[in-house]
Amino acid sequence: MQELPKTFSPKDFEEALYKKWEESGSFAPDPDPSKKPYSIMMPPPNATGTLHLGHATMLAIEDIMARFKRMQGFATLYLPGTDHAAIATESVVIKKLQEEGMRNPKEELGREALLQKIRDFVENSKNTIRNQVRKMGTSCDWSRERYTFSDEMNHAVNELFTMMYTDRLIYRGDRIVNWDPKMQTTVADDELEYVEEKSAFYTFQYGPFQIGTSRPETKFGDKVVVMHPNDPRYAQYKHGEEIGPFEWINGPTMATVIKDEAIDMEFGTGVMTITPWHDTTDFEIAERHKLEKIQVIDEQGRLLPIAGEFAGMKIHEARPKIVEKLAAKGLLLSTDENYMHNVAVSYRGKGKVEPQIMKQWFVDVNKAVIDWKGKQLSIKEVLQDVVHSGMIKIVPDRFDKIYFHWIDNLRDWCISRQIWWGHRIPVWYKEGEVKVGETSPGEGWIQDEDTLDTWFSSQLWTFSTLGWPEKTPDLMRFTPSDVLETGYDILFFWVARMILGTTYALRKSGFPEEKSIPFKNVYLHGLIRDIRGKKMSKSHPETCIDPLDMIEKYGTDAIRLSLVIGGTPGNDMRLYEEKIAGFRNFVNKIWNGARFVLMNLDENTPQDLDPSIFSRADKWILTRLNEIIEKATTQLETYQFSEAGMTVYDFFWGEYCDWYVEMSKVNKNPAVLKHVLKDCLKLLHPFMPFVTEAIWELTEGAPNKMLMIAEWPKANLAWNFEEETEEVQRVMEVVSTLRSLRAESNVDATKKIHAIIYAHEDLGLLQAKAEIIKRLANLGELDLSETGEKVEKSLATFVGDIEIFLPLADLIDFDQERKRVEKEIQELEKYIEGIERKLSNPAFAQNAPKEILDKEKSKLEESKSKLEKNKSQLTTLTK
RNA sequence: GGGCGGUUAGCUCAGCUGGUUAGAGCGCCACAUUGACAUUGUGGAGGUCGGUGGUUCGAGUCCACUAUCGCCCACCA
Repeated sequence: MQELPKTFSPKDFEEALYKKWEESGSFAPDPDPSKKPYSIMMPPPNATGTLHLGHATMLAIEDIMARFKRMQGFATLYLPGTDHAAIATESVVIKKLQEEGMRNPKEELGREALLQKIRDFVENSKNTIRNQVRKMGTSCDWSRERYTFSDEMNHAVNELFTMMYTDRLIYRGDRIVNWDPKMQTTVADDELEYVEEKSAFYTFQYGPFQIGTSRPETKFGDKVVVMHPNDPRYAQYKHGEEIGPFEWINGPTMATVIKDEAIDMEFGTGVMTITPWHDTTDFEIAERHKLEKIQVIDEQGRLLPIAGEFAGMKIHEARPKIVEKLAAKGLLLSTDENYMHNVAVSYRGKGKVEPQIMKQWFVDVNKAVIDWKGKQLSIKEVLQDVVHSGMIKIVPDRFDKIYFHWIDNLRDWCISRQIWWGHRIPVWYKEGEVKVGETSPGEGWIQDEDTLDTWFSSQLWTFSTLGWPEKTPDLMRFTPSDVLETGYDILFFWVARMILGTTYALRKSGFPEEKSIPFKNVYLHGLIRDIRGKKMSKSHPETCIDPLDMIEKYGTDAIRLSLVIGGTPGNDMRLYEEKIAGFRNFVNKIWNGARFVLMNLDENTPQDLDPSIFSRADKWILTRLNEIIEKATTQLETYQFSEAGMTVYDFFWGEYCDWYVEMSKVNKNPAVLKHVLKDCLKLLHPFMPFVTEAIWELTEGAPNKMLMIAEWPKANLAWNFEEETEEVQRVMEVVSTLRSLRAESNVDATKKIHAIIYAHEDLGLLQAKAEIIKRLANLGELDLSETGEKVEKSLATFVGDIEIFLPLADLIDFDQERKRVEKEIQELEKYIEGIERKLSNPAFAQNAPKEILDKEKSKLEESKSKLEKNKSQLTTLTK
């Protein structure tokens, strides 16, 4: 037997083991059609990114599920991929080119050359993230790796676009959109972030009204004044009434009175003017009343000719001058310099967003075109139905509400983007004619310049990766996927959109409803925060944790555990280095537990367990193992990853190592020792694949029987020894008591008294014995250092060879003991009375589920027998 | 304004449909240690589960109110 190092060094194993797994081909699903399929589609990280803790968490949880299911015998597909991340990638590359000295890369390079630059960049950096995903031990099928901007994906995107266009679900229209002047593109509602900003808030005299604004530069085109229909202050003004002329920025103007309930009477003066071209609310008011919409600011953020002398100026330049002019005219009533309000910025580019009306492509979310459960439903209605009907379950379920609320507020989805990096809109124009299709319809046709929102392609992720629109064997086998695991922060961005795109596309492709969903379950993990509860940020390097550094320092298994244990779905979790170090210690504990077992194995160790030679300790640990297997399996199946991990962790460290292995030093059964270790390795493998596989290799040796594809353990019902288990646990309690006494007392070593624990079936007396020993110690009559050892030995051999002496009457305060037992009896009687009352309640007896009823009954029985024991103990004590 | 979550040991967090004495890791204190493991072992200290009230035989768990921190959505003229 080779000498194994005392500490487990992850670096010596991880790379080689991963290579071995990957080369074995077992990351790919078993092609055997009789095997039940199980599939997880990895949310694709950005092709240009590096692995952060969000990815690491995602990969850890997904890999636990994949490995668990694979060991359970499912044909498990865990499909990896990367995302082209349209706007994020384009802005990164442009920024890089600018840093290299290019002033305006888009102008200087032109479309094709810039795209080539981005393509090269992506190709180059894709490998980084790929290797980092491997470093996490992720057991995904690299032979099926996909990319959201591959030719196949492009084909799927075009197909979907064409289908939706044909159904008139996609339309082109003038709508207000979020325009990012910095990136020169539209941004989706969900991609906006709001940052608080302090700016001046002005109140101007506008005809007979006072209006407030923080944006005077938009006010040129305002010819409408709006107030709430119920506002008594303005009851004298009639809806549609013309006011004016009166003096305004560039001379006299007229205004129309509009009454609309969107106005908040409490805010400011309760009156406002509207700028429909540059404000979403204003746009909606204008739509409702069919008002004229005038553009004031152009796409570069400059004022248009309507601004007169201010035309051509940038917003920040024009604003003070306009205020100055109005002040000179005496129309500025007040200025609040400390007005706090939220400014919309692009989630990606961080540029300030300027609402604009532009010609864009939209997806209609209200048009009923999907054939669903015998009705024609709209996208919105299908989105609601799949979650409402339970076809898709969200874990934790409180996110249902948030999801439904989002749908209620969902407006038509603007899918066109004015950037170059992305799926180009498959629409062609010629002399006012429009055609939709993947390739040019012929001579003279010009393709739409815009590209599609990145989420338009990623919504197809779960099924286009399997070959759609072709009906490939993979598509037929693995759709819908079993679970989508992701952070709750992209529930709207992506999860909801996937449901949207998938239900539509697959239903239209002839799939039945239950197969036309992207996934059956959604598991949402929380965000990882630093020790202070703040978002991890590179500006705080002292608390910011890089998963790759941690892998380097503590090993992948440790970081995986630290990201999973202590976390609950949908809740954020704090991470700090000490926690990772703690799990590194557990990894090492397993290594050393295994080392001990290996030292105790030899060629004579039988392969099979022989129940006829089971000691009580063997029976105990096997019974406990059964319980742990069942508990951990259930917890894994119900997405309680943290609990499942803790279950096995506690068992392995607290019971197997601390007690069973210790007992084995006195009296061992190597076959059982090995058996329990092997099952623990299996149970722990999904959480910590490397150390478990490394040990498996050492214990099993055979190169073809990897732990990764070993069969998930099952409880062996023939080995449930409840009585022995209870007994062992009682003795463990006594030993603990002894240990504590040994630590507490300073008994003179010369006074040696052998404590005696006599074999008696009665539980109450056994506990009383511990008490006796305690009192002996207090009287200085007992050398606990010796006694403790003896008891431990007795536990180990379980022969009950400890001697006893019995000056009971001298040592026990019978009165006090009697009082204690009497009190216990009283409590038990009260408890039993309670259960009986509950059971005799007809409402409870009729309505409660059978399991609950049985549970209550067994509790009742248990308490009754306990009561009996206490009563007999009481009579003993009374004698 | 609407919604959601957190509040449990010094710190970070578990605690599944209510059930005996509320748990873990880290930290702290004491002791141990030559053969699995100091990345260790044993023992200990430390909690009126944010507050008030209610339902119940029984509440960390359910209900109402409340305090406080955080998040999401909408609005911000």
